[in-house]
Amino acid sequence: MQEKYLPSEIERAAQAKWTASQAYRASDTSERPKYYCLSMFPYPSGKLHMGHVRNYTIGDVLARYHAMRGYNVMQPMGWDAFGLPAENAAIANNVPPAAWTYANIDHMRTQLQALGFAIDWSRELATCKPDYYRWEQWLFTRLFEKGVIYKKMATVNWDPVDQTVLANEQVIEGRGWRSGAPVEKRDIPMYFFRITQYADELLSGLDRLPGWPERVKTMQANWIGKSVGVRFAFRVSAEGGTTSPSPLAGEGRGEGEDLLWVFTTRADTLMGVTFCAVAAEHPLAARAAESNPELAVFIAECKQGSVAEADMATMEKKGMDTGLKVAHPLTGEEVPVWVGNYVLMSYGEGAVMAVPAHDERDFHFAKTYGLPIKQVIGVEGETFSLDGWQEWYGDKTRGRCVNSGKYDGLDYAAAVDAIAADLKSLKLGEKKTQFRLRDWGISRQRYWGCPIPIIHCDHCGDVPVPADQLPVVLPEDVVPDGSGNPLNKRADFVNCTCPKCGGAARRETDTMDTFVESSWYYARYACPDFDGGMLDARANTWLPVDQYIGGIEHAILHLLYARFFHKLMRDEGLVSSDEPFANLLTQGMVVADTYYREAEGGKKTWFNPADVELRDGIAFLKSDGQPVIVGGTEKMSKSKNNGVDPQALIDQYGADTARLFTMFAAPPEQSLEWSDAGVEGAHRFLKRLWKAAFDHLQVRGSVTAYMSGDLGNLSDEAKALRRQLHQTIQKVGDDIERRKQFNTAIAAVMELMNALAKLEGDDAMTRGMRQEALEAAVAMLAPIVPHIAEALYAELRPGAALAWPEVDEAALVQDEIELMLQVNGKLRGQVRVAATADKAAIEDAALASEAAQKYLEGKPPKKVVVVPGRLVNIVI
RNA sequence: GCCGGGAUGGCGGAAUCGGUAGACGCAGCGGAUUCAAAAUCCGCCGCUGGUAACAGUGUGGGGGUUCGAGUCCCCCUCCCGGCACCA
Repeated sequence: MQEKYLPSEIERAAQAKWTASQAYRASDTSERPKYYCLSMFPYPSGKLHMGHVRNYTIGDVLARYHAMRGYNVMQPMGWDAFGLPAENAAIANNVPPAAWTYANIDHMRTQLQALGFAIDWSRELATCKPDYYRWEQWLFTRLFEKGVIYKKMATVNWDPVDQTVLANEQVIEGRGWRSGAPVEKRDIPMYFFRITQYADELLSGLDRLPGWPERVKTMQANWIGKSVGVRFAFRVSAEGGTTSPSPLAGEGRGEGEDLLWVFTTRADTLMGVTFCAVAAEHPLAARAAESNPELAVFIAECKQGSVAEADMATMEKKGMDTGLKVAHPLTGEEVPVWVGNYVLMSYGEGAVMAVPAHDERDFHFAKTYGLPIKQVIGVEGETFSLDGWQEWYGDKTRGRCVNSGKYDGLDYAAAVDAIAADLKSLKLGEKKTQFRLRDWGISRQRYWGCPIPIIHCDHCGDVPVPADQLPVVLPEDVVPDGSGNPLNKRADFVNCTCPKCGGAARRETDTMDTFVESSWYYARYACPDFDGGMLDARANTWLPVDQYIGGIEHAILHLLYARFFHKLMRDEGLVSSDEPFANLLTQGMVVADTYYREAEGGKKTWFNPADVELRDGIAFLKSDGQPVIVGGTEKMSKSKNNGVDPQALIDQYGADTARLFTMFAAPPEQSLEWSDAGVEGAHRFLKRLWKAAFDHLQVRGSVTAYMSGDLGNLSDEAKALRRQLHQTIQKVGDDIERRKQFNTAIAAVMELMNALAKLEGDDAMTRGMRQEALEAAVAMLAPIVPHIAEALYAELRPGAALAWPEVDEAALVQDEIELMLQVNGKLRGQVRVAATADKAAIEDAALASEAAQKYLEGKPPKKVVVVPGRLVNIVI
């Protein structure tokens, strides 16, 4: 055995061995129980960052642990290969996105292999390849025909200078990232997935996911946002005596010109309505603006700025009176209609009733614009005042109706019921379940994505591309220049014939949201080579995924879309399960400091932490020695350029050290602030482990008592160590399998190794004991540091396969245990009692102890609390 | 703004069901080894007072429940993630 720990050598050897034996090839036909362990696939941005290392090491630990426990494990890997960064790189470097992407994939694959992950590379896929997206296009055409996909107008960010649609990320403080021009909202036609049709199932399904973190389920439930309320209408005061069509016959907003529909969860406050507010895009607003130039200007102002909801919600609430009046549905009273920049056209009806007395936002709006405020809810002992908002105004659990005529005295539920019933009898409204969730718009005006398989024909309309003409292949030699969609300039792509009538037609040039590809890749891994359809029977062999691992930032969108897609595939008969991921581990973010410089016009250039050095608390760019601005600690990302390259770590210390450190530095669900310190310690531990095995093996020949079962002659010290060994085996298994807390598993093995180093003696029994402990320690570490474990196990047990150690219950037995002794809840000493002692015996022993006597001073205790196995608390 | 999460020594973190706060590691300090350094090994290490034994204090801030609170409840501050076109 080599005396020195040489990571590069043993890692190369171990990886060569695994590759040669196809050690991580998953069997589609095994009798053993399956364990499908999946980590979120990476976007091929260039090189791996620490977030990847963390994510894939967590997955690898679980995959390898389960393999050691006898499971047929599948751990696949692929590439989320379409996306905006490839187009940005193309603009910056004049390289086709395809070439850039494929080069990145090759480099990152090499990096993943150098980290020694137990990946079944035979299942590798890339979403930008036609043999993958072909089936996405096929499903699209199926769903389009079923009506699950439909077309409607939607609002996007428009850069008037670059003449292009901008992603929210490309809008910086209301301006286009490249042009710096103020961004406008623009309505364009888009294709939508009818995800709202599945809203109820997506919500109720959360209750059947015990293996998901509560926080993720809560976030999804809130996102779906089911609320029961009342949808009702105000009559728009007639300006020519038009009559209303049957108000409940239609659906959607603004049917007819004479009804203003709104939705509310607070129908109990309906008597307190003092105005209505509509979105700037609402038809009523447009109508009022025709004869009101000032209003038209205001509406145009509202169309400035980004469409991001976070921007909408944080901007100053502004409004303007339209001059229009509507009639209160119950009192007939005249109510003014305002345009509010805070009313979202995309949510509900694009219009809201305003009750300033009992809604905080309405309250402030009414105060700003001098609108009336009418109290209609009262709480006993509280006084309503117009001076300022108080929490109880909006509390529906405590209030009763006041100033509300016949509804006075009713509580929330009774008032909602009574008012809904009255609206219904007036045919002006009824109870309705509403979701916050909106349909999923998937059209993107971008080149580097999956083409939407639709052909536009002047005669036949939007025609889905027939299955035998799929895939619609994206040309890979295009270099975008940042303006418009380059596919529009490709006549060879655009011009086609209509599949229905055979006439000249135009191909759709929008591509799909990249979330579509990532919504079903987990299923395709079961059968990546199947060319007869989207999925074959192997999908049901492997699904659902037993363990899914990925960043917490995906808690809502990606995970909700993937759940939705699974149900779409189920309803197409492609999979038989209801949910894609049985267990979910959301790893915390790897965060790092950010550094930037700001050009005139607010454009920021971000610098990588590796290129920055700190002197006297000021950050300087290494290349030019000039200062940069410190931007705070944020998620490692391409856009903030604060990713730390793990390659240097691997080159210097080896993959095992990189893996050990990332698992040891923090528990997986917590965010991990990157720092170089600490890596050294992980490496030192591996060196000590190597040396301990080496020293032991120098005298291997004399190990006779090894696992003989006859442990009677062990010294007390050795017995205690053996107890610790088996406690450690128990703990590490529990930490990995149940708690998924790898940092404490590693700490426990470190403690064991520290104790083992102190164990004296070279007799046969002690050496046997040491052999047992070393084998177990190496095996327990194998999922985390597989290369060194492979090498050491081969020395400790030549020819044997790595096996997870079994707990010897007999080793865990203790005769005496130590309890802590508290006096008035403060630790004052210890008590030793027999492990079998009952409560009375423990109490007697505690009271008799020196420490207790000292504090009791001969007086009897007030109370004695005994927690067997833990403590005695004497209350004086 | 809304939804979700977090805050524990100089630092990363541990304390799994309300029961010894600070495991394990990093940094630091002292020592051994060495011509010297690196590496390695041994010891110390929350804060205050004390030579020490020990005492007090301490888990972002304020209040509460309990024999006992880092852990449960209420209020507050700050930080992070998501907010539908970043992935």
